[in-house]
Amino acid sequence: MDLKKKRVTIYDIARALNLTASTVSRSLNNNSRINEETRKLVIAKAREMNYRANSLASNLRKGKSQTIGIVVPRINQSFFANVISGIESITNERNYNLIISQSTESHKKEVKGVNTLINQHVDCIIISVSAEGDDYTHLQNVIDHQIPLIQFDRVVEEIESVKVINNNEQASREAVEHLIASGYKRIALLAGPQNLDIFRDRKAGYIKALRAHKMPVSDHLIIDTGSNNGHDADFIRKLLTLPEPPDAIFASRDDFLALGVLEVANDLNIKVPEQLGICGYSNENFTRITTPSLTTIDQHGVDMGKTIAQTYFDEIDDKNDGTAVEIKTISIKPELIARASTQRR
Amino acid sequence: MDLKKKRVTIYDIARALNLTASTVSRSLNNNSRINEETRKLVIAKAREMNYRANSLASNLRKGKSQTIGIVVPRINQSFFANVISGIESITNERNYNLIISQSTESHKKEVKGVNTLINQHVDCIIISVSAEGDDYTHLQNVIDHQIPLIQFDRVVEEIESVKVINNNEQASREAVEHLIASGYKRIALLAGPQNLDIFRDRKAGYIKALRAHKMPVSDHLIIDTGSNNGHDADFIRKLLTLPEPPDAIFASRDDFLALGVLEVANDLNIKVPEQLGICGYSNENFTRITTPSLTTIDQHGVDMGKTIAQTYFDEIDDKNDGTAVEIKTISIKPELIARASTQRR
DNA sequence: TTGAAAGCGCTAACAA
DNA sequence: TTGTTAGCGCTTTCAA
Repeated sequence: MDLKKKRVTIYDIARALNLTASTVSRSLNNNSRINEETRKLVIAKAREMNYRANSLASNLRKGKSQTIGIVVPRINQSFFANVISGIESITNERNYNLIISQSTESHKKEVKGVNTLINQHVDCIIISVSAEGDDYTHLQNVIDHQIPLIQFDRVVEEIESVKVINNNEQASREAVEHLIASGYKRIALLAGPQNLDIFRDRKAGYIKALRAHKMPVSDHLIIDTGSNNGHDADFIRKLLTLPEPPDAIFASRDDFLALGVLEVANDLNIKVPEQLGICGYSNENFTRITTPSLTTIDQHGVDMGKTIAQTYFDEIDDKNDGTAVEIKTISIKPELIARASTQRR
Repeated sequence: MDLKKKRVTIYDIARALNLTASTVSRSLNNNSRINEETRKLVIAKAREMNYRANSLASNLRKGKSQTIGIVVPRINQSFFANVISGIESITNERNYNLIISQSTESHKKEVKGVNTLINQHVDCIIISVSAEGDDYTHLQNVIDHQIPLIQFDRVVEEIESVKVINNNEQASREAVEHLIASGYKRIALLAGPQNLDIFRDRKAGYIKALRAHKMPVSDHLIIDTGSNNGHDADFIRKLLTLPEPPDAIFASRDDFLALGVLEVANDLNIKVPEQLGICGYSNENFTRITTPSLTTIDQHGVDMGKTIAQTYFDEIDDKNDGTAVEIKTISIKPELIARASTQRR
């Protein structure tokens, strides 16, 4: 039948009502310079004709896309998914769209993703960089194209942009101090990949906490775990069967590692929290319902996302006073969630 | 300084090289009707001038956006995040963009999201509907606008579109038969919200498995759990302290519920899997590392996403032979992951 | 309050 | 192989 039916445009509506496209456009966009009667007429007709605006055309004309681009290492990592979810909740209110791409930790894909977003004329680019790579000209490129750039979590220090980060060092320090306050004396650290700032910061917090309490920092209690390779159990077991094993483990990489520790402890008949305290990182959903429940740190991903989006909107709302874009760093305070796995009686 | 610097267009490049915009366009788009020398020249100049194509303009002109829209209930639910990740891995290869929105289970937001995508002239809309709502004119609207629609997981039967689903009934049946084969006799079902097809199907599979093995279906062993409200522990405890408690529990809603069962069982000193078998649903990451590890069902979210995207591309690749769009239903077979929590010796 | 007209940046027929 | 020209659908200035 009408397989070739073209989409209805404002010209079609104008023709049907004996008006011009400008009038239709004004009516549809709540322009003030329009007769209320006319507006009603147009809106009714538009609905009747099943009209759908063409944002491509209007964005082209207006020179902006009402779209924000996001690049993250992995969409399906709960922290990033939470951040995206937070961003979305704010952008949705403002009728902004989100274009999302993931680098899967590949620098090449990240560069490609960023370039696509520039081509799409997005109004802002939000990024958390991949673990791989040390060339950041693609980020500089964003700035050169006058597109607001917001980095979060994994940020590149030397690129001048708004940065929204967790205070990893402080959170880590608080976690270790909590362990100390619970009476643990030999606290081991399972540190994440040290090429990323966030994990270096967590390690620094651990060391600062120990130093502040005049406790020794023993190298053999600090394990560089690398990324999750599914064989965490091995070094955990080794650690727990040392002649002088730790009485607490801070799995600063993530909660999955903490759950692994809990498992090995169960296996070795080590009582948690009595003989061993365990603290994870990220407040994954499951930490709430393990036995014992796991102490962890909530990064407030959703809040972080909301903050990121809000920062962008504040900025464009401010632009009216001609203020220059402020290059600030916003720190979201992660929260220690103290649960049973560290509550020694 | 040059705060008002306009973006470089193909006209700027043309002017710099004493060519026309068409020639530049052809060079940049690997058109065959172009001199190889000219192409090199143009590409070099484009790089030098830091040219970025304007996809808005080219999409408007071409009448397609190289963009696929996705609407899911929640971006940060692992299954959906996985599906999106799978879709992204395919669309990325093809240089398609993804616009993602979440309904947060609100019908109103879902409708708005879909309409925005129509306005954006996306080439395809992929959706998993929210739990709320029973009016699907917005989906019909997509079809009316000749935009390919693909539904997945939570699909609306009466809307004619490609559907990609899990065979929940079969997976559920296999899980229960696995429990039966392991020697469990009184198998309880924790059923999810029954207003959604997927959970009804899982219940049906449970009943079919029992019937097929001539085992009684007892109403008091079937608990309608509703959505996760954080108070799962109560009815689990009630169930496990019945005069005649079940010797296996199929937490067909999700793995979090299964983990909850494991916790309560530990609490009551009920041995898993010896006295109680537990099976969850979704193969969340943590199920692998609990003690004992949890038997569950993998929905293959990433694969599902890949299949969805591939289906779309197959369709448009086929369009050349003028074949009509095929309204098919593709079933992704979920996989039973049998682990320690159901391995009775 | 409405209309006429130009143009956002690009592509693609058609012409040369 | 390159150029000319029109137009995708919309917004917006200027004029009426």
